[in-house]
Amino acid sequence: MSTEPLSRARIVAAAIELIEREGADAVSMRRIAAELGVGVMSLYNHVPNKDALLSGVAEAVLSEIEFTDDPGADWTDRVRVQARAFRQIAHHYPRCTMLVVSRQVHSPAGMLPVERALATLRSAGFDGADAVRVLRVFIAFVVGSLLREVGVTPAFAPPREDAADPGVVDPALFPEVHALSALLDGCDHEGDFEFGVELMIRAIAVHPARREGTRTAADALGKADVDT
Amino acid sequence: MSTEPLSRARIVAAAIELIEREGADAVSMRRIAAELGVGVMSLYNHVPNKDALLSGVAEAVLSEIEFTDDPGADWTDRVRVQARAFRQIAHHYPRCTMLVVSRQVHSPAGMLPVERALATLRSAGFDGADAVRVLRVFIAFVVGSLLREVGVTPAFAPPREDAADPGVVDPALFPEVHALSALLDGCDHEGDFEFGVELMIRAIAVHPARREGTRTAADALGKADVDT
DNA sequence: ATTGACGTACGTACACCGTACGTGCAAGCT
DNA sequence: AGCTTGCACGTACGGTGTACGTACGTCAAT
Repeated sequence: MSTEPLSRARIVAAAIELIEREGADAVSMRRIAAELGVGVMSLYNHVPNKDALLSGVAEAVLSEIEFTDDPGADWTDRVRVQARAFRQIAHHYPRCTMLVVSRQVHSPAGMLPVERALATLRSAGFDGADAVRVLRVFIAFVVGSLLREVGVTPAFAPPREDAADPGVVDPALFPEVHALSALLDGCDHEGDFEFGVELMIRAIAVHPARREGTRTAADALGKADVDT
Repeated sequence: MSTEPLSRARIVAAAIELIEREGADAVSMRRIAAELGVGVMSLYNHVPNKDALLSGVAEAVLSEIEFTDDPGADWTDRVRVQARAFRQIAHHYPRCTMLVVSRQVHSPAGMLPVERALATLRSAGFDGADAVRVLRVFIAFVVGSLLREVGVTPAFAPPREDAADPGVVDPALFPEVHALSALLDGCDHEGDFEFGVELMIRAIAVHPARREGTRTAADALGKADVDT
């Protein structure tokens, strides 16, 4: 068949495809080798070990983010675009997403998003230190959201009627949970994410450390309101 | 030695201790059995399988959150307290935290925090639907923060002078990252978390869907400012 | 043209994993 | 007494990551 010379890229690609097809638990060196029609140990000529392979997967997925950053656009729109770009790859590689967020990435692939985000926050009026902190909060939100979104979706198939709902909550002990159980069970991930992004944008907009603002006295309010 | 009758609780406790001592990768049924001075298969009399054991670990850790919710306090303080309660257990069981956040918990242990949080958000002036959405955003932030905090701390020991910093970033390609590299490398987790909590609180405070506000015209501002 | 070094593919082997299955023992009930 | 039940345990099977040795290209220097 394909006498293609077997490269790290091919191995990583096979791993990604395997993960998306059968889940992260299905990944094993033997499985990937079989997928490529190749001996197990041949993989080790291109990849030092399994962990490095998975890092390669994370990096490859991350590097597929499409950043069409327009420095001239309103900073709120830039934030929206960048947040959605992250979510888009999570949708394209749902089973790989957990892998990406579980391992911190120290590579150029993970750096470009950071660069773009920092530039956006600077344009929103933050100085360096605050831009970094705001960025970290935003990343935390995005990562947490995606993790929930993919974590709740391990098996697309069943309507999930397992031992969760039968234990209908005791209204006396958990009145709020009981009253809102319909909302808590439902999952409009798209809507939840957009809601969160708008909330974060608003939080950034009213942050007291911003220099030039929406000039709606938001920063003045923030200053007066927030001081401990 | 201890002729203690071996129970699910003892097994879970041993697993937690093992994880904290040697990391999550060290957990194996054989290892835990050895730790307890017991045959491997004896464990299966109390735990159906390894995955259930890990769920037990997650639930046990989660149930140790200390919630001293004061319904009379200012809602902002209640939010602060609850957020810190989460972070506190993450500090007490750093290596278990990844496990807790990676698996969605459907158990009473995970429900009490939700109940408290919803009550707090209701007291902050949100109706049911918005309370749920705001809560999800907040949880996403907390989970993302803790994940970063523990993910960046797999091995406490080395000062981490691996292949990350030597590849000093190209100032031309990544000007912002280069300029702020000192800030990006440092990690004041405590400060970052508190910064994020305050940012989230401010975001909640100015949210247009709140009924009664801090009466600082924050909601009025929010309404005027945010409408697309 | 011969030799040697080198990189790649591969098979074998080892230690470890989760767990299905069968066996024996001790306690409690009839 | 007999019987049942439940727990501790050993063995065994199929799977895992990967260290190590081997065989076979290709290319450089002789």
